[in-house]
Amino acid sequence: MLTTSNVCATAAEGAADISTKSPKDECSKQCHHDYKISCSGCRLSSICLPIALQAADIAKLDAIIQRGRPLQKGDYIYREGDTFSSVYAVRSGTLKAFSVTDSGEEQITGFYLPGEVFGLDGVSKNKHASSAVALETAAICEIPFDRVSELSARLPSLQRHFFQLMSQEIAQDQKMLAMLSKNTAEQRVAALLLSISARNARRALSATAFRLPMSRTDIGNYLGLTVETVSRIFSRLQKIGYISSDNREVTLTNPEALRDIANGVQAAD
Amino acid sequence: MLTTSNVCATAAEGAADISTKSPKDECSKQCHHDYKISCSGCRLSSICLPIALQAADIAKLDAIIQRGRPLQKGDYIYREGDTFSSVYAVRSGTLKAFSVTDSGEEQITGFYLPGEVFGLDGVSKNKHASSAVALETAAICEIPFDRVSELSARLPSLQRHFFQLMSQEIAQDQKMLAMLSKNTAEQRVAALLLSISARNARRALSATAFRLPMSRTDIGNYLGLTVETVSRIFSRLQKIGYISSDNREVTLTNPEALRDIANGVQAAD
DNA sequence: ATTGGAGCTTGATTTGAATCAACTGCCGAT
DNA sequence: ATCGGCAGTTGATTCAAATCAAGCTCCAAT
Repeated sequence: MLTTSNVCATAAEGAADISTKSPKDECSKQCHHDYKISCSGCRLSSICLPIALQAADIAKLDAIIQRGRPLQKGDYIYREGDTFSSVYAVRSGTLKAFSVTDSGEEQITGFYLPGEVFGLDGVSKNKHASSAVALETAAICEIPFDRVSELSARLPSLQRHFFQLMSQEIAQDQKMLAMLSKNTAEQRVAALLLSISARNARRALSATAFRLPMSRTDIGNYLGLTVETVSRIFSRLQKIGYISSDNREVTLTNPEALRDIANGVQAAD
Repeated sequence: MLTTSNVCATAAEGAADISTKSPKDECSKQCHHDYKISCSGCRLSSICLPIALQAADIAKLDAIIQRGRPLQKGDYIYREGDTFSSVYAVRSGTLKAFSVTDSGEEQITGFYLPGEVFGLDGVSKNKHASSAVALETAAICEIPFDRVSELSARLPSLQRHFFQLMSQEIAQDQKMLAMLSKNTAEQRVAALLLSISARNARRALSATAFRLPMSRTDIGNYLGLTVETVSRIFSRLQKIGYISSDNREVTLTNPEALRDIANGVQAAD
């Protein structure tokens, strides 16, 4: 469970930004002065840190992690081919990772939400295999990989955690492979909506009403579909009453049915 | 470069099994009595071990690795959901890993050739996320993960190697994602042929003539295509003279052109 | 020797999503 | 205030691959 011991986090969560319907830049307005908050005070630590880590060990990790200033929409964290030196954790906002195929098209390989770790694909060749950009105002923690490697050798639970993070990414990508190779456009869109819903829930945000951080184009690219198809499916899902969507604001009015669609139990009309 | 210091390996490579056109069960007939060969004597070590490891350290790793008896075609190494305890390296033969989708269909997530390591997707949940079966007679090395984790803490280059193996798998899966989402059936098949070719070359086998270890059905499943489509593409590539194929025996008669197809520079007819 | 089946191929037809095209709303720059 | 353009929607048409169907070949079991 998540204990919101941090004042700033609680404020951002509760009062939020009244100008938008769903929480967007968590901890931005009220506390961007506070972006250097430590791991032990971060309410996302339960997602991005190993649970087993002792307070003293967290302090060691804390000393390694670099917290940068907030990123603007469109800012690159790294580019494909850049020398790899760090992995990153999302503190607020959303990022996308993508690579450019031989034929020059962009292929999005993942969206990263607060608490999630990205950049792990760069370890193998010591070069980033993809680029990462902020989809909106965002803040990240930079984790120099050499330093965590060192520290990992002394902290088994940290080593384990990084093995797990990587393995998780593998398992996730393989699920995605199955989706791209077997599922219809409708199943893919439904699955993405549910994935974002679940990841929001993990951060104690609404699982049924949220603002999509990415464009239809990005969704299509990620799911191997064209914008038009994505748009049509949003319309269709709305028409049959499974979702209600106004641009990027989405409400899952019938998550169960959506789940059925994602699993191929049912098709929309 | 690869130094064939091992008598057995050299024999298997040179004389081979005269009953088949291309090398199949490397090191099987002549030396299956020898399947307990150590890492230091294994000619695949340059692929599956970190180069930087000292002789003394290799011995330590050697002591951990368990070498089982040869597997028969169809034998499972582990099943989806099994408790995870080890990762595996392929010694000879080929394996496929696959998971079953929510709708009950099999999705192949990878083929593993000699020297390659598989089973890494099980680390995150401590359960295997996929099943692994032998596609032909095969031998594998079992690497108990807890033990290498421990050893990794003391041998930085070993830790690094495992981080790299995992990262490599991530990068690979992401390339596959891009392929499934952007490439035509023709490009996918061409890419698979080239991938197998390259992996053969790495083991000092022919890059242009080889026996495919998997069925057309498996190829289709892996590439997100039907058998019929795969078959048609093999026929087409043969007709235009880029490959010559007799069932699973394949010769890449024009690898350059195949590369062009895979990269979308050219299409077959 | 015959049967049966798995693996593969080829052809005809269908179909889901891509492509092409047109239009709207909206925001930011001039 | 107007223009330009990006993001999104909707409709008409096309197309690549799936599906359906019918063969074949090879091997293993009877």
